[in-house]
Amino acid sequence: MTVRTRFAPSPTGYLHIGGVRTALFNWLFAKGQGGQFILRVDDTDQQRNVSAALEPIINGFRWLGLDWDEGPEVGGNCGPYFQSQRTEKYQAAVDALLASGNAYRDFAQPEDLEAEREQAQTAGKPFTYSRSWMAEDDQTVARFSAEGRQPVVRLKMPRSGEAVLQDLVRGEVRFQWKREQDHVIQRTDGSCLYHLATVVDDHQMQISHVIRAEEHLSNTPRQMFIYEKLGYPLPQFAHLPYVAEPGSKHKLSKRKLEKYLKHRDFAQLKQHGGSIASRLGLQVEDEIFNPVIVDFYQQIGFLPDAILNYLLLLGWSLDDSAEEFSRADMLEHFSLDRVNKGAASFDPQKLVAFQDRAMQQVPLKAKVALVLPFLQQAGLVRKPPPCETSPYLTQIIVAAGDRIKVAGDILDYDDFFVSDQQLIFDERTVDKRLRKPEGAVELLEDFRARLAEATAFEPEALEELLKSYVAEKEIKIGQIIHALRVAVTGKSVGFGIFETLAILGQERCLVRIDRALALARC
RNA sequence: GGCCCCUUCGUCUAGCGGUCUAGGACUCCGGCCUUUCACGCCGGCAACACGGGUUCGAGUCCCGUAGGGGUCACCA
Repeated sequence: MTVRTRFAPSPTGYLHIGGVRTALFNWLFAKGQGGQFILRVDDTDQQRNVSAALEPIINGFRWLGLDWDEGPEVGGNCGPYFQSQRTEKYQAAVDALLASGNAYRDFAQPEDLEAEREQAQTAGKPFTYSRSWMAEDDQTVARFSAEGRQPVVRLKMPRSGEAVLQDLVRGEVRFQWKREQDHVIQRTDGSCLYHLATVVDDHQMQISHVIRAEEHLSNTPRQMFIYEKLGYPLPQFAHLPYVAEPGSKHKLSKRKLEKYLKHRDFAQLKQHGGSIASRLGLQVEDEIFNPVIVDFYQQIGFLPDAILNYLLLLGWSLDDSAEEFSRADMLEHFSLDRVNKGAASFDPQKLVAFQDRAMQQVPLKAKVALVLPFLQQAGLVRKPPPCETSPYLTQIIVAAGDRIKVAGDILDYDDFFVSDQQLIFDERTVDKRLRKPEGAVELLEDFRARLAEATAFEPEALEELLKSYVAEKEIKIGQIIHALRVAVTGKSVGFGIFETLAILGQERCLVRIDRALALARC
């Protein structure tokens, strides 16, 4: 039997990081065994614009490289892959359930049920529907209809015995049928509900393993009932622990951003992203642009593999030490039996650590390519780039070393891309390094003359030049180097100063130093 | 509240009866390197929720307790 798994997002307008983890495990499980991964859109309850709300989700999957064998945009033999287009299939299932007596029309109004619930509560008993408005024959249907009531269709669930689930993550889980309710499977308006739809779809799409979040665990008995009564073979189930909030065990939710921002690490990541976004000129809504949503990472230049690697280890491990997994590694080693049972908190810092490490391993050429679109979006490099851009950028990336953690960090070094006249000097740094220190301006001016005479403008030659100057003047290197940095970059921090000078070149350095000197003097 | 699930350093985790004075990773704290900032290197702090069993022996098995979480819709 071929393994087929699925991820079934509802079109909400964004891809949640917890959803990605679930999708990743599904993808790995299927692809690791030569099976298929299916994407299906659960839009049984959507009035909104599905395609607009689906776009960010599809985009996220593509960006992360979680390719699907069947689903939106790629089609497949078990379509359509939108629940909203499968209504007649659900209707057929409802009819079958009705015909076999495993479901019934129910004419209870919401008030009726509410009254029963209240009654049960005051009596201190668990609620079980009385089935007072159950109609299993035409006469009863006619009678209730005459009262002006509208029916829903409910499952006629067993009221004794138990359901036994063999879960691939949890092991055996037992449920008492008497605790289950007669769930609605079809609304008054004829539309069907998730539980019915998901069973019908999973069966018709030949899903062999239903791997989903733990929140579905207690829903499973009713679905098992539907499988059984429809004569469908039961798939394997695996209920994953959910991804929890940073610093707590609550399920991670997109709606509690405010709360997460009180978490230092979360707030820090968000802020880092925000500063990149603003330099990119992005109009960011908090709702979408935050570390719970995948778009955030894409927009500031995270590496998809770093995110996947982090998520892989959130609830799964190979052994006592393996941390780094390439895609091939993941596909080779992933297994459900090493999935943990407890919820795992989302830790922004650890995600960042994976990103840092992954970024360090990106080859030079690839890193240049990674960073270029960010410079273009920020308006610092033309589209298409002039031909001198590539070698220039390459020099910068080399000089940057490990300083660029996410692609968008290149914008911290905009000083290499603005004209000498547009360079903005950080006032505080100018104060600290030029205006305040005794003789700093004179020293810089003096050294400027040496730079003007320099014949070789390479890092090594420049280092030699500066060191001999320092020796000659009997000063400490720090007395000149910081002044020099702020003069040519406008900033207090940056790459090694000799690389910086060499990249900018003699002419630009001199112009910038002159500007800095003028600024320091006024 | 009923039902279900979960419980090892702050966080992610290893551990499937003795090798555990509990290992790794991230964070944090020292120190080194150093022209800044990163990087790198060295070192350190830090956990088996509690109580009963079972056993020669329990982080590891069983039962309770406590705590945490999920779910109880004409949502998905």
